[in-house]
Amino acid sequence: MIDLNLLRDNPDAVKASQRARLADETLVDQAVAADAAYRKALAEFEQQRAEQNKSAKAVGAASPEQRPALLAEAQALAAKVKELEAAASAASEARDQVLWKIENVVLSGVPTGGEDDFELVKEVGTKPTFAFEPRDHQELGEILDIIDIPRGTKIAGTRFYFLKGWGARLELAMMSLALDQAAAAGFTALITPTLVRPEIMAGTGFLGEHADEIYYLEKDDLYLTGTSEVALAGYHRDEIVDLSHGPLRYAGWSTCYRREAGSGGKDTRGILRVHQFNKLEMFSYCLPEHAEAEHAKLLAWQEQMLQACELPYRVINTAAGDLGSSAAAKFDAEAWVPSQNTYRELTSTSNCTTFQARRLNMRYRNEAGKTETLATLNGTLATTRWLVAILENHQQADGSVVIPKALRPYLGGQEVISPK
RNA sequence: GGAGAGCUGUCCGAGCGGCCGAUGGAGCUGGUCUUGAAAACCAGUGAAGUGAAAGCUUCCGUGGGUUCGAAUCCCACGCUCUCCGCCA
Repeated sequence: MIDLNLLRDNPDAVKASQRARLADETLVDQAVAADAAYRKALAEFEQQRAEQNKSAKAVGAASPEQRPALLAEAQALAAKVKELEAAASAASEARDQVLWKIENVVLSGVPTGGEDDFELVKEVGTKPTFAFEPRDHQELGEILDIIDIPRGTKIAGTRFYFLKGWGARLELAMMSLALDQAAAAGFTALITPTLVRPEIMAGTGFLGEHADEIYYLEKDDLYLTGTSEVALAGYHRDEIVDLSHGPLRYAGWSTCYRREAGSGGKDTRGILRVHQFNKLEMFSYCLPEHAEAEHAKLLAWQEQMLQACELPYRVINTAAGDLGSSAAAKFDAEAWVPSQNTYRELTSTSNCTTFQARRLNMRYRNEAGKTETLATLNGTLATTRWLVAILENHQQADGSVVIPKALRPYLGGQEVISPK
């Protein structure tokens, strides 16, 4: 949810943001009007309620003789207040409905436009050159017997797979490396629930834009999360947290579930786009004024991890139209995928400023002791998809794959995965 | 799945339908005392909305209801604990 004060004081700024996102600009005027209507209704209700409270007190204090007359008056007031209360709550709901549709106000520096209007921030590393025709990760997975897709689909359908042998160990090694790196940077490790209640899913904003993407267990009224961000954002819901010793940083590991509705036919080969994968996600709670600096740090940690895996990558500054509704700015790191001769997203880091925290009612106490809404940020540190880039970039002519040095300690010193 | 007990502020804990945003204690903050500390004593110490402000309104797990008036009575749900059952 956007800042109400900003909406009241500077609706034009909100409009400009909606425009940059290619989103509905008229929502802003609707919200301003709904807000004014709500405040009017609230004032009327509260004024009458004050009357009623006085009247009810008078009834209590009245002598038996006075009581009947006062009671009649109080009853009339009660009926009126009930109406006004209903009106005020309807106005509040109407306001919220519009308000919740308005997306986070984009930061300056975010490129305007859609998916293709990103700004290239940097390219890092050297793309590998092969003296042979490079194989794609699915083929490598088969040759090395580390990714078993036929059996995955046999037991669960398309977009499911087994990681096997060194493949399974490679993923765990990568997660361990990422977790160690995160811990060294001051993150607290969390293994999170992957089933959450509706209000958490809604609060984190995923029921809106991603509703079709989400698995839902009707019998239990629970949602399977597509990222541990949901649990990490919900972790401090309704809390006033202490940020006086710096940001709260969590590294959440979880399995992620995505229906991938609407992406039929896209990325059908291999494990680039699957229904179930694992992810280590960084999540920060910090002061609003530190959010942009924290965002840069998250990106730096992601780059550190990409470099540890010896992957060539580029960083892009996502355009406003391609931002999630909670994000005010987003950087993606994309690794080079030789078989596709292009970069593919491996990480994403979003600065949600106070937008997400306002929805989830998460605050901190400032130096004066007043509560204020905090800022939240998130960023990927490792996912199953990274295996695609690791396998393809480090492959050799015979189909073997050289394991990045940083991962070897987690694999008993193994240096190469070779075909059987 | 069944039976029972409970849910009140940072924590513990009291609370008769009106005098309860809420007694008491701990903690925390400030002060007195002290060379300093501890102890003792004194004072302060929830949040949200609205309003220029005074103020007003709301919040006792959540949502409904009864009532002129609900922390208190009724209903539903959530959660915690105990016992029984079941269990990859």
